[in-house]
Amino acid sequence: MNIGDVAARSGLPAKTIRYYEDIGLVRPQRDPNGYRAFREQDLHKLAFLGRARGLGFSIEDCRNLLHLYEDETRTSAEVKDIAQHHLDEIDEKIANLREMRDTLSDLVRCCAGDERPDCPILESLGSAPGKA
Amino acid sequence: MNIGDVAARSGLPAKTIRYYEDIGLVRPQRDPNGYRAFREQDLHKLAFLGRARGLGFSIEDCRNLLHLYEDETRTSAEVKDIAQHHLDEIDEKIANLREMRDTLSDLVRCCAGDERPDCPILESLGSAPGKA
DNA sequence: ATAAGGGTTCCAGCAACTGGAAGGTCAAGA
DNA sequence: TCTTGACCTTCCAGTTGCTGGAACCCTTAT
Repeated sequence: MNIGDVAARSGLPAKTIRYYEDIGLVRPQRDPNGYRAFREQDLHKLAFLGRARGLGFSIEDCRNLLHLYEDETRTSAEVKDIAQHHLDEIDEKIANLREMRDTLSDLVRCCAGDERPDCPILESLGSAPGKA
Repeated sequence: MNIGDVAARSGLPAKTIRYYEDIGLVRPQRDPNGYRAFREQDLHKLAFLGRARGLGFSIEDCRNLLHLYEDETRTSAEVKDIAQHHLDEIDEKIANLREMRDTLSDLVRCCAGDERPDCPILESLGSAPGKA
């Protein structure tokens, strides 16, 4: 399989696949003409990576998860640990975003959005964090 | 005011303030010795930027908001537009993260997290996206 | 005189790609 | 046979918003 096929079948852009090879996540063989030659297992790995990235795991997490995936002697505790950690981070991000959104939507709601210059959004940004 | 004072009073790291000057968000004067000399209005601008960044606005949004802040002929509609746009993006991010979290927390919940190798998390990453 | 604690510049690096340039390879059509 | 087009290759630069570090200057106190 050439990179184009793998891209189509994995859903990952060819650029990304090359990048993943660059950082050592996959090691496709090479045809005599220099083209990358992917086997089914490479494709499988890439699909794994695509799904892990889709869940927001960092590349380093992905690398570790992949190692565990291929390590018969892994323990599910190791995997769960990574996942739980990531889950906590996601929760934190959500909490942050929610706070931003709450503040921001208040401001947006209070702003007339007309042709006049008065604007509670700018007023809020312009002065001390008076909560509202 | 030297940069250290402004950092303390604005809550922004000195590095960040230099960076903001670099990209043209503030233009402090200079003392004869080369030190940046901030006036109250520079501090005010930086505090504005800090708050806008704290609400997640991009640097470019911040730049535009700052222009509007200083433009007496602005309309609140322009401001609201930027803010609403940003709000939409935040909502989208939250939705994405929530979906990740839901999937991930299901997987984490199903994983024994013990010394055995069987792991629903890896199984899920390893095969087609069978929803659960 | 010197040491501490400011300040300055510039360069590199982070994450995770993405875009583009310059060029090699291959299969098919005129 | 030549050429066209769609592939593929590498390498370099840019993205976002800083952050760390090196190497150096300025000021004040001891």
